[in-house]
Amino acid sequence: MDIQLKRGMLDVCVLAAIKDEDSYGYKIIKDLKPYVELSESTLYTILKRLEAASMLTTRTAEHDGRLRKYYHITDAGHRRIEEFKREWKEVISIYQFVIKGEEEHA
Amino acid sequence: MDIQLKRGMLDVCVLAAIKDEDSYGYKIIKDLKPYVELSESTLYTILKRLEAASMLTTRTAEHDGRLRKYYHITDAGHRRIEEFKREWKEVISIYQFVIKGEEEHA
DNA sequence: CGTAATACATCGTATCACGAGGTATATGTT
DNA sequence: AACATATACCTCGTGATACGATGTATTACG
Repeated sequence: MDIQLKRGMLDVCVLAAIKDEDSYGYKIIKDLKPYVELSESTLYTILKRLEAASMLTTRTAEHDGRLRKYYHITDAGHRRIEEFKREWKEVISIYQFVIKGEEEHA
Repeated sequence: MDIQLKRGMLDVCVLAAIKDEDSYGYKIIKDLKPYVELSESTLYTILKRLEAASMLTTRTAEHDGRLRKYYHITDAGHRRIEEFKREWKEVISIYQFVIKGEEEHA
């Protein structure tokens, strides 16, 4: 899938991945895999960005002798998802414009 | 609207704007305005990129004493739009993931 | 004993949208 | 005549950002 098309959805995808339950890097990647493929370097960049924007908080906990960094969504994070849903209406209208007059001879 | 969310749609929007009829920079911006706002610097960057990718060809013609540069979509350009339509299915599945479990308490 | 899986992180690069700035003509407006 | 606005083109620098490459360390499997 085109990289550019994913942009703008990735941040919200990560937020959605921790929406119902705190999660950690490795698990987020696996959970998102069926929908979007993203590399570790991309994920950690995004997580840092979201933390800086106060959309999530972090907590480190031990699991099987290894340290795991858990990410917890904030109210601002939830609001970001809501905002995305509002913006989606515009996205759809752009899509409609692009495919306008295409269906007939498809 | 979020800049990132527009990315990946802009190229295809410009192609869609010249899909049925050759057009020129100034007109493309005005035609797209109801759907996406994009600056001249952005448009000309995109047009250059699309020309380099052989998705459109150019032709300069005089109109009212002023020169206009007309853009004409190629077969590759049409195929790009078709590809976008296929990719859209993935976009929708990502969207579904993000809003999953949100409708109930909305 | 090596390889994969788990789990974290950083750095450099390439792509790209956009604001700021520049050029030039035609059409109002005062 | 002077000035503003609309039309029409273009370039350069900057900031945002996705990702490959790379590095560290532990656990599990064969």
